Amino acid sequence: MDEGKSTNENPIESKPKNFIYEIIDEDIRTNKLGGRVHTRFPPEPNGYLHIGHAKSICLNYGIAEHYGGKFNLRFDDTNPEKEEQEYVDSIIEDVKWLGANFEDRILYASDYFEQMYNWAVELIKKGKAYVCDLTANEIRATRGTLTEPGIESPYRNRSVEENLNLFERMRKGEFPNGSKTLRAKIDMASPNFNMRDPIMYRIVHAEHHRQGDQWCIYPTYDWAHGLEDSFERITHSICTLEFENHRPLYDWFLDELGIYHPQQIEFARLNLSYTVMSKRRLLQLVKDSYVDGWDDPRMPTISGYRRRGYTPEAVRNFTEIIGVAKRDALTDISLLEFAIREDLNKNAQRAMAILRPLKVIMTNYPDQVEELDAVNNPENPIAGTRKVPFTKELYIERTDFMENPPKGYHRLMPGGEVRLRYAYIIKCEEVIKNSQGEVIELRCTYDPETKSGTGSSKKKVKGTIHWVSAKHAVETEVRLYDRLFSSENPGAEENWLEHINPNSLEIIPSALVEPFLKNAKPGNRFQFERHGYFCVDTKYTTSEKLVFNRTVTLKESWGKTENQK
RNA sequence: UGCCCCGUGGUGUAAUUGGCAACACGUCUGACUCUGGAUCAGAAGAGUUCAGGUUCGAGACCUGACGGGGCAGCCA
Repeated sequence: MDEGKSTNENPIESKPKNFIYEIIDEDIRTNKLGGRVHTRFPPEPNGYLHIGHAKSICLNYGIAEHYGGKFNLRFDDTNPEKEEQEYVDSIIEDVKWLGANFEDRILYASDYFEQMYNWAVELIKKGKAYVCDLTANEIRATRGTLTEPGIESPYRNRSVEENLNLFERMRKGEFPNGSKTLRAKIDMASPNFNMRDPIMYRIVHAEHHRQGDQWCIYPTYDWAHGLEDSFERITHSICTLEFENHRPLYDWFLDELGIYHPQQIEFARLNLSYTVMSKRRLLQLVKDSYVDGWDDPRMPTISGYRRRGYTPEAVRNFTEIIGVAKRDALTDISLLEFAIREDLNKNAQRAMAILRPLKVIMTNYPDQVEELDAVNNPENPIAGTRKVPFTKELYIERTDFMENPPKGYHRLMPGGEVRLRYAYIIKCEEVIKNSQGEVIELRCTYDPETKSGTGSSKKKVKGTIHWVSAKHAVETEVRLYDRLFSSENPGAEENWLEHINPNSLEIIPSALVEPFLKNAKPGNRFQFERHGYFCVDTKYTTSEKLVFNRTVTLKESWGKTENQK
């Protein structure tokens, strides 16, 4: 991942990027963890990764890279009922795409099950864990409330021998789901709920996506997570705020076991305006078909953004821009849009595309095809130029003509002039309407003295519009995306699903694009001039028809000022 | 109601660890422009939730209030 301009060569001398870097700087200075830095990204394979995960990945990998340390990808696969191989595969793909380098370290918590089991036995032997026969309801009922302590389980004081025996039989599969748990013996009166004899193992007779039916007891997250980090000798276990209250429990386990102790640091998860960011909700959008899969371009998933045309560079840069802190915040989507525009402006090939065509006939133009030169990317001269065919019959954008334009409109109008990009200045001489009174065609004249690039034009016009030659244009499908939700913070609404934006997808079945685009390949990105950035869809594009996804619009200042008038 | 965390322009983050608020996005001007884009120049916008306290000096430290978030899954 490229390190931005803000960071110096010497990691220890450079100014810390955020409070986590400060902590690590200090740890290195005091040699607290042997001066090592080893981070990890520990997703549960129960859904696709979203932009919030990207923040975590970039943070963790960025730290490893910055300090010359290592970065692990580790699946926290401790719940067979929710996890699937499909999710594992997608996560690996997404992390790689983002550019976080875990080398050969794709690790799985489930590979440590035997070790965890042994550690649990150790705790039982120390008298620090016991098998409890209470049902889920009974456990809930005896946990206490915010102000009252819990009640100790009647099974809390079983002998070590009995616990050992029972725990072994749990593993052997002698008991049905939910009939017994292994609990840590800590403190039912602790003000911290996590310390009220938390559950370490539950009985789940389910097939695990990697372990098959090897196990019928599964470690809970609270028991497993700190052990995983310890086992991998992670130095800094970076996680989100909601695990802050769990830290004392992880510390307790590690200390009772007397094993290597990573340092946990919590940061605020990303919330993005006009979208939801919980896997539970994203899953519902997918399962109930509000969207077309996890990689629907309207989804805030990494695969969704990828399909929409975002680049890994832009996503990384976005995570850099938003920073890292401990206060929860709602990040404005405009920061993400800035990141992708900045990238694509520099790198995207330009093209002309007509989304809503209006026919224009140049009455004084000969029956010929002229090959005009067009710049591929004004931000990058090396990108060169291309030829665009120009004929007397063209299509322009419907919105680039107005019969009765408001003040300040400087595109085409009756009797008005406008420049056709890379071509000539034309004048609208006649407006043709159908029987409904709708404008269906314009008759224009062109001024041969105004050809682009010749410097021969004495005329100046306010507007330049794009166009496409009628007989050369390629018909394609274009998909315009808008925000998926109309509420700024849908997750906070009473019924979040009611705030889905009904117009989040508009399909234009036959847009007309420049001929060179017919060779575009899925994933290729372009700027359609004056519209925005688009990429060739990887899912619906066929050899017959290209489908373009709009990644993001161009900034538009005309509409804004218009609204203020 | 108990415990934990947090509170800086519209948004996201900074502030050399106590020296009197900076950057980015957004917004608004103006210049330039064959993309109403980009670029360039500039502007507005917070006195740091509030009240006390410590100090020559507080956004930073202390106390209390207020506000926001998290925690009562055999989810993670």
